[in-house]
Amino acid sequence: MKLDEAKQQFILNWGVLGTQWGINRTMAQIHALLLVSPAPLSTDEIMAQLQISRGNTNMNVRELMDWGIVEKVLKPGDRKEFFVADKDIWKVAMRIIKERKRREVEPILNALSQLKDIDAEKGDKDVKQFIDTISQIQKFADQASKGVDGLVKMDEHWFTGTLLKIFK
Amino acid sequence: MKLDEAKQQFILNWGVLGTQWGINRTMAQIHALLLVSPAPLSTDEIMAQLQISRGNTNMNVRELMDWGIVEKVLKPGDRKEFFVADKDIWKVAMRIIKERKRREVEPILNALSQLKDIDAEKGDKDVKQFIDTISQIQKFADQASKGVDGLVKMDEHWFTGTLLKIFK
DNA sequence: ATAATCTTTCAGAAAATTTTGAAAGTTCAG
DNA sequence: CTGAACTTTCAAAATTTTCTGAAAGATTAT
Repeated sequence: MKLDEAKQQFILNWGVLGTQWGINRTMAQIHALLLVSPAPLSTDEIMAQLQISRGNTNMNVRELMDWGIVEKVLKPGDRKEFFVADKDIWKVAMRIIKERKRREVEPILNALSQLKDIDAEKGDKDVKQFIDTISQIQKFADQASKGVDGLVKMDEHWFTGTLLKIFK
Repeated sequence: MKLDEAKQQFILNWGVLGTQWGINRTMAQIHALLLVSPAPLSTDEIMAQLQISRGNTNMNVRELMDWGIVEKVLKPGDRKEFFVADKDIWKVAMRIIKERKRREVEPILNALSQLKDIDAEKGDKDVKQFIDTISQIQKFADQASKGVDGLVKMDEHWFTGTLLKIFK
């Protein structure tokens, strides 16, 4: 298989995975393209490679920068802007997890915590069960959150070398 | 706040969260409805509560059963089918994680492993960097996967009580 | 200042996803 | 067997999301 062919396949696959997880396909594809591009790419290069419009490119590159996994690079003597992706996958993954938690999970959890303040008029049992379900979700989210924060602190060696042995 | 109002809010929030994570809004809402319903619900009850069609209800309930987080319940002497959600959030979360891994992540990883077999024609450096990126992704996926398998084995107490202390 | 080059915005168009509802299918009591 | 009660399917419609491209906005060289 040729390198360019493999890159193309990688980009397509990354796009599919992104879509399934609620990420814009183009955003995922641009990220993939930058991940496998040794040198920073300009907007026009991204447009050409992925066959997408300037507007689409611009918006999704900005989004990737907002997420903190792509950076703008300026070359001296060139008016164009270039973009480069962080190649450290562990760092990228942690960043994505943290961002999704902050943007998508936390607002929901805040909303949930409002819901436990219920008039006890209705049958005790129903209210109790509802509050219990919400509480379980909060508890799980809290544990997962702490787990993730823990992960961020671990380095790769720690993770594979130690944690996995603890739990057999 | 009234109980029914709180349930409604919960359902809406769950739908939003689902959407953001690539889950059909209705599927998430049905799941939420069943989570906060003490007794099993019939198709008609779900349709009425969420104001959705029979077809939509049927398809999404089936999907939830495929995921293993909702079960069909038959009441003796009743032709209707009823549905109930597993209320153990930890179990549900583990199930969802395992299913998404199996359905969405693993196929991509399989595809990725095909991509490392590249003609070394092109400049060594480019090929090397590409293979390195793919390898990093595989490695991360592998670690995460093992981490999740580990999680599934932990019970809640273990998780909060021990793991979090290990990592301060 | 102004022209050239590049970036950003966003309304409308296109594409993808979701939903409906009616017809077909199934099951079971009588 | 027949029909009532319920479930399933899926083509077409509705909705949501994404994308385009041209105009407006920046920025810099001359």
